[in-house]
Amino acid sequence: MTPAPDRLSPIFAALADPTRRAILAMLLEDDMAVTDVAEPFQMSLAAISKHLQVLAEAGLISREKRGRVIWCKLEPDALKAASVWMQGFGQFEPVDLDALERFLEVELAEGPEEA
Amino acid sequence: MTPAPDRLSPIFAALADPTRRAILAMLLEDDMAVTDVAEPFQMSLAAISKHLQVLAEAGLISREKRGRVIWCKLEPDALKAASVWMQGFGQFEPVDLDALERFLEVELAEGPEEA
DNA sequence: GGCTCATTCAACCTTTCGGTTGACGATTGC
DNA sequence: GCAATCGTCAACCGAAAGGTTGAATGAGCC
Repeated sequence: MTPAPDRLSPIFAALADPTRRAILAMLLEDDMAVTDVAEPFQMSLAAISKHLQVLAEAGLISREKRGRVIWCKLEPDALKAASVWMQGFGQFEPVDLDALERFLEVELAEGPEEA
Repeated sequence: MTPAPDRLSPIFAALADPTRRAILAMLLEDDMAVTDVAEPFQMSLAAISKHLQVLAEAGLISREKRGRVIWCKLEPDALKAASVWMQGFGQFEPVDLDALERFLEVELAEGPEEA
């Protein structure tokens, strides 16, 4: 039996890297060109390009070429699948926005300027 | 700048493996001994032991030795942290329990008896 | 004490991951 | 046309993941 392609694993794997989570947080603000995504990080453009590839294959972002610039855009629906899966474990309060803010702050503080 | 230990990455990394997600789903039903956790899978006991190690280091489960048996227990609070992080991307409807059930079914169907 | 069962440890292997560098194809601007 | 810019590709590297097997540890049973 063709065992139902595993869409969840690539999503979680993509989220497992702090650089990629930082990229997602940046894209939350606005669509960005690849070069601009790479700018805050200390690694090479090629490395960022690979990270974007991973995110795109997980369905977390999409990339659209306009002229010679490729624009990256957040695709939140993929995260929805993972989020729904996780809701099964423990009956959390639906959404705790204060906690979210704290986590995002920590992520953004440690993300771009620190490996 | 002490770069704030990254608690999120190990959690997502742990969730990125379908075997480990299947284990979590099993533990959702009840606490289990290591041997019993391993039973439905086709891999060696040592491999399962390593998976449990990964889950424990991510904080997703705890292990308690009683007699010569080690009991594994789900620790949903770790998932809460990750869940909260994810809520920031896209304003999903709080919780879609029907969708959750569908996902869990797919996971359980493809998980234990298929690599 | 000695056997058995539950679990981990240790060593090993292969594949994937995350990064580098340098060359390359497109696209734009002068 | 030519040069600079945007982004990816290809080859390479070291480290980590995910699995195996076999030996070791520890608790319980008789």
